Order: sequence, then C-alpha cells, then structure tokens
Amino acid sequence: MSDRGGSRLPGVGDEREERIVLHVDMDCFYAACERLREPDLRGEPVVVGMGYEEGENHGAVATASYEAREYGVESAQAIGSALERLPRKAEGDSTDSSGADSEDGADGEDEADVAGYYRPVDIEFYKSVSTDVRAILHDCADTVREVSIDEAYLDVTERTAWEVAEGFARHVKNRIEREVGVTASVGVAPNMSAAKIASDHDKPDGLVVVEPGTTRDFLAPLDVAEIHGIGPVTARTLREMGIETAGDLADADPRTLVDRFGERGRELYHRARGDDERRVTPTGRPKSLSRESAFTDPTTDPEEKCARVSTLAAAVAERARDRDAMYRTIGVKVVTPPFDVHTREQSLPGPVDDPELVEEVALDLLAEFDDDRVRKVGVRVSNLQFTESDQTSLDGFDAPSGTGESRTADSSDSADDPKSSAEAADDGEKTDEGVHRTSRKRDGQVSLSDF
DNA sequence: TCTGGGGTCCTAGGACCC
DNA sequence: TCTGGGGTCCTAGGACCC
Repeated sequence: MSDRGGSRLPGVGDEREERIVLHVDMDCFYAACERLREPDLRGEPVVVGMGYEEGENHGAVATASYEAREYGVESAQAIGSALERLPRKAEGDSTDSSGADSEDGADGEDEADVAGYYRPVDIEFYKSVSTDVRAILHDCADTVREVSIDEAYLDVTERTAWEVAEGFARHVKNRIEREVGVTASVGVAPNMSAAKIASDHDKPDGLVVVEPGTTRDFLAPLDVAEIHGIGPVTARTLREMGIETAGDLADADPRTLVDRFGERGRELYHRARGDDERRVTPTGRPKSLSRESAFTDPTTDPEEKCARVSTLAAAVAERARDRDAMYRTIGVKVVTPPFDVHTREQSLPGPVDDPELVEEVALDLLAEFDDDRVRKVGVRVSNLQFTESDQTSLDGFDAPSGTGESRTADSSDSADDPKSSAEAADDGEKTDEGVHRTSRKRDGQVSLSDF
C-alpha cells in the first residue's frame, strides 16, 4: 500500500494505519440455539428466560426471537409481563397455558394461535454452539476479541483489503450459517466502535460495511443512544443539552462534554466522530468472578440471607477453582428495594484459594445488612491471580502481573486437604465475634504469597 | 419496566508513603 | 508544625454492556 501518514519508526508505527475491523454479533443467539436442536421452533415466537422454569412465570427474558418481539416481548422483561403479551403455547399437556392470569381486556383471547414457546436458559448448550462459532472466527482472523458468548471483534487487516472487505465478511457470515446453523450480523469498519454500530444497523442477518473516511457521515444521523457506552442516563443528559444525534455530539464543544462527563465525555465525542484508536486485542482473563441470586420476595430474615450467601460463596469459590484463579478480595452485593445496590468488600494480605474463607468473609460483610429488607444478594471475588501459567487462551502474554507469585499454586494444594492442626485450633476460636478473621487465615498460603 | 445474572471500567475520597 | 506535590492501594458507588 502507498505510504499514507508518512513512514513511521519501524515496529511501532502501526497506530495510524487503517485497520479493518469486523464486529460479529449473533442474532437472537439463545433463541437461535434452541431452534438448532428443536427445528420446529423455526418461524415461531421463541422466548428464552433466565430464572425461568418450564410452566412457571417467574424469571426474566434473556432473548426473544423477532417473532416474539412483534408482540412486545423485550429483553430483560419479567416473564410475567412477557406472558401477558404473548401467552405460552400449550405443549404436550394442555391444561393451564393461556388460562394463567388472563389478560385484562386484551383483545383476542380466542385468537388461539397467538402463542409463543418459552424455554429456560441452557447456557452449557449455548456455550457449545458458541465454541463452534469461535473456531470459525479464529480461523478467519489473526486477532479475535470475544466480548460475550455471542459477540466478537476481529482484526482482519492482514487477511483482506477494503476493496474486497464486503466479500470477506460475507464469507465469515456464510461459514457460520452453513457450518453451525445460526445467523450473525456483521459490521465492517476502520475501528471497533463503528464496526459495532454497523453490525447493529441492519440487524437480523445484516452486513454493513463502513469504509474509511465515511464513518462520520455514517454515524451522524444516528441517535446518540446507539453509540456504545451511552446508556439511558447519559443519553438523557445529552438530550437535555440538545444533543440528540451522533452528528450533534460530533459537533459539540468537547470542553463542555468534559465538564459534564469527565474524560468519558471526550471519549464519547471522539466515538461520535468515528475516531476510535483502540486496537482489537485478544480476550484477556477475567478480573472478577461472581454469583448472585434474587429472592422470590424481598426478605428480612437473616437466616435466609445467610443461607443464600453461603450457597453463593461456595459456588463462587468453585468457579474460581475451576478456572485456576486465586483471589485476594472477597465481596458481597446487597440489593435493597426499590433497587439500591450496596457493595462491601475486603482484601486479604495475599491471594488464596479457600472456599471456607470466602463464606466466612462474605457472611461477615453481610452482617451489616442484617436489619434490611433485601431483594437480592451476591458474592464476588476479585484481584485474581491465575496459578496455572495456563493454556486456555491463545496468545498468552504470561506474566499476568505478579511475577514469581504464581508459584503459590503449590502451597494451595498442600494447604487444601489436610486441615492443619493450627487451622483447626483457629476454627475453635471463632466464637469471639469473628473479628480477628483476617489476621489469622491459612498461614500456608498467605505468608508464601505476599512479599 | 417493577428489575435476572455476570461482567467491565471509571471516579472519588481516604489512608499511607515519600 | 505546616505546606506542597506525587504515587499507590483500598473501598463504595455509578454507569454501562450482553
């Protein structure tokens, strides 16, 4: 290619080159997966609910197929509301189905064919489908950043050229559909931000190419809320400032934006102008792991809260162990009505892999909320360090952070199974309010790890 | 919206250190 | 004792994303 910005220092000079970035976004992924193993669902309204169980009406909508959206079913909606708009298809045994709460004055209750298929989330199955898609993506690009189970960025600069980028993207799309059986929408643009918006632009089964030099014009007419990073709160504030479209935002005075939103304001300003210097980098390791769970009805009962937190603590610890992660910070999340989120966390002197300690610290932090009505609780571990210098992710830049520290893996093994006598003695003293908890700990692990 | 679960990043104040 | 400046870590909360 001809030299554009002038030749730079060899090696580091890439920054201003035009990249070719693909954003691949699976269409209604959970619903598509359900259709994969249950082809009769094709063309039918499908609702996949989390926290939902067959025949029940609690939980929330994770994914609604486009057919279901026609009836006003939306993502994140309570299943109960979804059922009001789109009754459950009577399957196998008829009985309840439509009789449920019945609709108040809704029009046709005798239009019996207006009904949808409700399925609980089966994340393991979706992951297996996702794995197949990823294999294709990695085959098509040098760098892949998986953002979630159904979404990824690809840097394909070295694999194609702008003149044929559309064909390249179509090839990726076609492979996914042919080899896996689900459809994706793909956006192609010179940067991540624009590619993301492009993939969203023609959503089911879409393919949108935004060529270099055209991004700003492409973005200008779009609502600010379509920009990644602008949520409801920011969108409202922007509107109050008279900024409604990406074009308005691109023409705004960046100083005003920085005043209102801090450095994020400057970032959004650049995004609106089609400028985004972020490079596509491979998916990194998680920074935190958590589990949370809502009560069917908000509860005041301390025992109920403790029991739930204990369960979550065990689940989080297990999750961490599965991923070879040690953690140095343990926290809880408590949601009180209407929807106030409170977090408390505590850091340890060094990383541990210690389920009992997770539970102990979590319960301790929870105690502050003993008297509160609580609708939801969660447990989280963070400040992770990965023991196995690992295989799992390609591209391992090892030396994640602390250099020699990963060797603590050994100690965790030995400290795990045999309850040392010192530890047993410690447990006996828990009676005194559990205040001294942090200082005692499993000497085996902690002392080895810090300093 | 009457609100499910799992994440990320940013900000801001206080503690502590030099 | 007070003032100045800079840096890091910890904690809590907010906004956002899928």
